[in-house]
Amino acid sequence: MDDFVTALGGKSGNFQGKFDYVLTHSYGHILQLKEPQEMVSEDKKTRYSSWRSLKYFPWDENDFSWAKRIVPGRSKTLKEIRDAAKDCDGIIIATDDDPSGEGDLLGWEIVNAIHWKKAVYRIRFEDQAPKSIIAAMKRMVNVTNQMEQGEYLEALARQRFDLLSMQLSRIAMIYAKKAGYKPKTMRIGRLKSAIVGLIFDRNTEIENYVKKPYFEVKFKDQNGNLFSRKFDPDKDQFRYSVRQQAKTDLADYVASSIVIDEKKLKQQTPPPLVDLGQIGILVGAKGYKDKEIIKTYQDMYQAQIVSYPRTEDTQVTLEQFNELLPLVDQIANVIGVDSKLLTRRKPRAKFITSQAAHGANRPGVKVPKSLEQLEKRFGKIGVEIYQVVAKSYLAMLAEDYVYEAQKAHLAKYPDFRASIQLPKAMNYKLIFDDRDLSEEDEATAHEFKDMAQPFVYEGANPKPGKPTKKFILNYLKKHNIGTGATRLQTLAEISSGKGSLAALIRGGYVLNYEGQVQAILSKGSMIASPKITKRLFDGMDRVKRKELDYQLIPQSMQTIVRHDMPIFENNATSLDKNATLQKLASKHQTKTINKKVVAGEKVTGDFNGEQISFNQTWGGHKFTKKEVADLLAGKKIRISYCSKKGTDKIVSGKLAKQTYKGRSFYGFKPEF
DNA sequence: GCAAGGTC
Repeated sequence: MDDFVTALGGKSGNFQGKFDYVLTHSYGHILQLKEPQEMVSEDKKTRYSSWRSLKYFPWDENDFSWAKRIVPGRSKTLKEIRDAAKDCDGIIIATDDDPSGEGDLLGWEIVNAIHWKKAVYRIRFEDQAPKSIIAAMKRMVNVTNQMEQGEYLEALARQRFDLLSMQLSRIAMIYAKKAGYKPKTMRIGRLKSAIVGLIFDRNTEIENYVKKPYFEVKFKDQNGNLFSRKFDPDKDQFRYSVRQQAKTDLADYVASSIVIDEKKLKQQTPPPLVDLGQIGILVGAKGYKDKEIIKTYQDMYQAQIVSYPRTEDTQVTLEQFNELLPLVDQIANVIGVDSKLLTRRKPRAKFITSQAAHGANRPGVKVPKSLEQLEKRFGKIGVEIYQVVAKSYLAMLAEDYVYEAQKAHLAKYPDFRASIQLPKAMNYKLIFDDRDLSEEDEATAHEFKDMAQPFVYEGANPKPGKPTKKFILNYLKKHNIGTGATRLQTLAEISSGKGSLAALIRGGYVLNYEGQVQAILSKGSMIASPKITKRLFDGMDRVKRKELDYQLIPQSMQTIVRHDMPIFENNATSLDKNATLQKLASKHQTKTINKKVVAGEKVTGDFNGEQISFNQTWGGHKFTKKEVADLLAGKKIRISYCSKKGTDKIVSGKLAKQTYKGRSFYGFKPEF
């Protein structure tokens, strides 16, 4: 709103002699759809609250009133808008120009919630520069009839489509239970299922990987540069599965001199500015959790230390570029980058766009005094975030990375070739090294030597890589699922807290019991396919252009559900056959049993002069009255219990004060 | 119990 105050000349006033205005703001969604069972008539409540019977699916979208409720904590904002609009003749919904129509949706949600009956107008600004805001004001259109406004309808269609996808979680739960599995919950949706499916596929590939070593003659110079022949499995026969065969081959080769064929100087421009997903990758690599990163970035944005987090832009406008230009030396100084490297201070086409609402993630207009000051306010994680964002931005102002590409072959055996890249001038790479963002490792390069020696090289079919954060975010980016921010957000949601489906273990995501069950059930379904988002977006685009009735999009969820139900049903027969799930299932069962024990009956009594209570059951064994008395007396007792592996065992132990997750309690302490 | 979208 501050940008509007600046552009229009005050919080209220007159716009170019045309009309009086008063400014007020909103943020995010002020309203959200009610729960399914709250949006249907009384007689249908059973159907739409059920998690039990398949007969209730697919849902009929015509049964829904699509009523909304205020998001907890947002009623104050709604009241402020209602009060500000009281004496006005019209409301102008003003947001950036987002192709998904989300701004129209959240604007209309408010307008409808305050029962506004007068005119509604719409403006979309390209960026927050005063002249862009004025230009947007001049393009104002009357949109009073909301059901005629394509952008509103496409977003409404998306919202209803996504809500209806909820039913697939219930369907999956029913099939899981039928097959004898008891996940706490299922979380199936086009975003979460795409991620879960990707993790599942990668980990399955890793489990099924069988290393197949191969052996062939290669050459190596003293710098370790490898010379090898191009291998075509259909034609060539120099690659063997047995070392001895390659050794026999080796006898035919002697050392050879190296002939350099080509030396070419090449350049590489700095990489595009980082998005929030990439910030998540780089800061996450230092050991910080996605949720912390998102939260801290948001806090830093509000303090104007960094720009808007949830941007879809990968470039900046000329205005945004010029706004930061006078600050770059100061920024460089704070993060310890040599200002002398920042020699490209004129905008370069690669990084500049004529249209960007918020502009790519970059440092904000408030430059912190020092990293120490930044750490005081936002912690070490804030320092890491700022460094990544600032370095990515400053790299853009540095010269291209220059390297020499060399190609060579062996004088005696011209089929053996090698190519290397020799760095000549690091330039932007001295500020920001983008290697950390790519999947492949770049080998360090050394000059070719004069001679190369033959040897038996051992290779193998490549092992699939773990599903890392980098891998998942890059995949989602490639399929255009979510923005940098929502991708990171969803990944964070999937891997932590209540309802989590996976955990990040040693750099790779591993599905938990719930995640594994839902991945198996939804394998090959439409909802889990990354294509579903593409299809949804295409449909939304047609709604916006008035080529498609918006109601057909929510309706299409019926087709998806009809298509996916038999797939879930068939997949349920694979649950018992999945070895990983079987392992997780036995752990899950033990956990559930242990939980019940913890929540079980307590006994109380005097222990060392203190009135205490402790669990009467341990490891499935319920202490007898005598055992309880002995324990309270501090005596050692022997009991038979059920181990975590499910076998019966004997253990002795005493009553003792213990701690669990930082909380002390009294209970039976076994002596293993 | 279930989605995905948004965040002065």
